[in-house]
Amino acid sequence: MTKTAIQPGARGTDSDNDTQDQPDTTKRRQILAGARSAFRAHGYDGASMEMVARTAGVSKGTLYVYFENKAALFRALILEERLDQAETFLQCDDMSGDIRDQLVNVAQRFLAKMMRPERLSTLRMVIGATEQFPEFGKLLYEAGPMKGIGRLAKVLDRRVASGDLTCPDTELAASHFIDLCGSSLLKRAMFVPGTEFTQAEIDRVVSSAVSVFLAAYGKKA
Amino acid sequence: MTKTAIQPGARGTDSDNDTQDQPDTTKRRQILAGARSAFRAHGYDGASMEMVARTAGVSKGTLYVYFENKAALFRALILEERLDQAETFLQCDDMSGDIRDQLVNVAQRFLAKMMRPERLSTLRMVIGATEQFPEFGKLLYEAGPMKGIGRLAKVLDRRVASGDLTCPDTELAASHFIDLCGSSLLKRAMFVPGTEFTQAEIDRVVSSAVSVFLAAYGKKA
Amino acid sequence: MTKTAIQPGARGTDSDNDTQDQPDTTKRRQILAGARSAFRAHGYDGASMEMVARTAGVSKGTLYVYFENKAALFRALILEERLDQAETFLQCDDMSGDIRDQLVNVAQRFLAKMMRPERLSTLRMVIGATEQFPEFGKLLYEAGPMKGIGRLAKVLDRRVASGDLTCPDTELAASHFIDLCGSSLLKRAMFVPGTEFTQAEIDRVVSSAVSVFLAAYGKKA
Amino acid sequence: MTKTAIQPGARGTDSDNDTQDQPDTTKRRQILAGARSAFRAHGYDGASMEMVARTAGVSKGTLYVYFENKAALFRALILEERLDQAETFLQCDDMSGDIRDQLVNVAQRFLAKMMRPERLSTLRMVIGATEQFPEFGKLLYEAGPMKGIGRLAKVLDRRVASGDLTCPDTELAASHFIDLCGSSLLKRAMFVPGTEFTQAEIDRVVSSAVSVFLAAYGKKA
DNA sequence: GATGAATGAGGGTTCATTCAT
DNA sequence: AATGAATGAACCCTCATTCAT
Repeated sequence: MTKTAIQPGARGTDSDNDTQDQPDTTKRRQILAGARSAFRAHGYDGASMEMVARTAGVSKGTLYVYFENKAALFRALILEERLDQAETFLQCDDMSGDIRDQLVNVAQRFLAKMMRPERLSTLRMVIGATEQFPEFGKLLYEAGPMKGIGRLAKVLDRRVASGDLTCPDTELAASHFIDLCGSSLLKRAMFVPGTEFTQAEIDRVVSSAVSVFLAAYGKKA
Repeated sequence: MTKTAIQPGARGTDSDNDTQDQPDTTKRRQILAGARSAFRAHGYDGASMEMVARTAGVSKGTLYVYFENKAALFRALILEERLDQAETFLQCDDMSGDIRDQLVNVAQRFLAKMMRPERLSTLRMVIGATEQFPEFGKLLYEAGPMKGIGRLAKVLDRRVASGDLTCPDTELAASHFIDLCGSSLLKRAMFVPGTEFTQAEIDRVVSSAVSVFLAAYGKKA
Repeated sequence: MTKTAIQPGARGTDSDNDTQDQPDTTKRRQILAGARSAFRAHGYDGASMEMVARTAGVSKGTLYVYFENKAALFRALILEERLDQAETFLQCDDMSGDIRDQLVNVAQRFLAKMMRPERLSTLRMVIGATEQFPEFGKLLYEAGPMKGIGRLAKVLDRRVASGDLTCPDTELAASHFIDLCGSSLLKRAMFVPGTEFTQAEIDRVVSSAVSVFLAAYGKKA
Repeated sequence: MTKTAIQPGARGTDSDNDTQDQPDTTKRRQILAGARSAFRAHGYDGASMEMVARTAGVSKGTLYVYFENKAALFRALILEERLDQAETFLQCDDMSGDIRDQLVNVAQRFLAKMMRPERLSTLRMVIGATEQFPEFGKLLYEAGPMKGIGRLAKVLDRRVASGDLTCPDTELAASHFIDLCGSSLLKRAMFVPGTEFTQAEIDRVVSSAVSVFLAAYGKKA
């Protein structure tokens, strides 16, 4: 009750850290890094605070200086992951030039990000904890897939406007594109950790995905 | 040599269940039901053996009469789920008649199964435990998606042979179809438990999925 | 309270078992044999009733048909061991002829019995349980060492009477003899299980023990 | 790599205890004291960690801060007992003056140590656990009886050199002396806890033991 | 009489958390 | 701010014992 776990070292926007000599976000980051590693590897319930502390290289007590409890630490980690997702999920800002090339480009970047073991681990971690922390799954879904779909939809909108695509619902089309890209790869990668795909396999999948997408939504010759 | 948790009352043959090879006792089923419920709700690490026992309506000690330890109980549960997956994932035995109608039919049945909360919980449970029990993720992947893709691919093969489809790689096409069906629904359902979709939404997604699929692989007029 | 664990199959003196077709002492013996093995190997607390049952080749429930509980089973075992001790500890009935030869003879037989691994295990088992079951240690002490000393004392009495020995207290002298026999062997054997002694070592110890004994108590030339 | 139960507050040097090489903390000692009491009273298997904790006046969890597990705690206790044994078992440094007086002196001190209830309990505890922890029995045997015999043998060597004794094998003679001292007392004390002997009894036993010893090994008049 | 299924108390151990330093 | 010692609740599992068959 008394304890409130006030974060040491003011944080918030980095801008006002200028005048502080050691804003000690360092330790907080360190802890989050340890937590990320531990939670990814063992899940929320499977990872112990001691593991987190050891991985982070701090004492167990220190964890509670920065985070009120295990759940709060997990939440902070999820919020970080959310930022990462929001930034990296389906970047497709500059869509111009030949549409097929551009789609292939987007797909390749998307899969490269998506298939990284850490990203997959994070997804497993969140999905595994979703029943206990429903908010976190939603958070990540909205920052990741949902945001990505939105971004791609806007791009598709422009292509529709320019006549490159014919598409009644660009949001759904965007969703189709993303799922076609991951088709035959993502499910396996999620369920079978350690699965590796060759670039050739990925190229084939990307190429097919784009072909299907364009067959459905492309300008009819 | 040591303790092996031999199933009590394990009978070699049970005259009236030809197709079933494992001699499940009533109590064993009861325990597995409790375990299913507990593990789905809290994950492998999050569920305690006492919760399982209470949910199953047996004493804690009884669990260990039927299963060597927690992991063995989980494994038994996964093996059951695998059977269920194998049976129900993408049933599409009788593909004849108009292809669009048939695809819609398959898609509807697939989504109906897939979107059931218990199925989603199971998937989350397995994905959450995959880092600790990699074999189980693989097991379910192969019994579920992989087997489903194979089944659908065979059906598509026939449609290709009959000229209804043009398709260089029916396995990949099957994968495409499945992912198109789940597009915009499944990810959200996985990440946001409790999400409900109206039949209208589902119909729209199915219709779009089939359209995209046929645009890509259907007989060119 | 209700349960009284009446031994099945009347027992008592074997004489009245003649008329019974299957006096079922068989199973009781079987259980005791299992218990002996299990308790020797792991001690009273270290051995579980399941181990006993498995070793005995009966079901756990059967143990409770013949013995009220674990302690009662242990007690029955101790009573058996007591009989064995009483019979075999320091047999020296026929002491005649050359005294040195006779003492060597007794000593050899004593050590042969004493150094057998099972006898040592039994002693460890009882000593280990003595703090919890003080009566049992006393029981075995009286049936073993104490009885042996008494037996030997009587023999020494005769030798004193015949002038072969000079001995103010034959009980103490008997005790001395026994301890001299075991000297340098028995303590080690008790503390270091698996210790093996060669016959040569034993011969030397016996010879020395007898020499010391006779130097102290023998007829002064 | 894994948990190692590093002693908290373990200090490399503690300025005011030169002779002590292990950095026992207060709490560690406290726990060991509790363990000693509990294990002595109930044996290794018979004593629970909760009993140990309660006896030591610490929480159960604290035990595991100082010792990796029950066996490690027991081992630490045995190592302590070993030190005690090594120090106190048959002290006989200054053997000079009349040999009979000296032997009586040594014998009295030996028995006084040996017959103390705690010492007897410790021996029972170790003997009871020897089948499970063979190393510990050996450890104590070597630090106690074996070392004592060695010490006494050296003293006897000097007496042989000075012509006070005639003795072909001083090690064996030392063993004889020790066993004669305990004769009629030690076995009973081991098997019957709570046995008390009067000083008169002890005096008589000691006197006899020395007499027998000198009759065998003393200078022949 | 003999069994094995079933139990709940208790065993050893880990854990999230607190607190004095 | 950072620690590590300390805790007690809870966890997984075992056990002596009971009871229906």
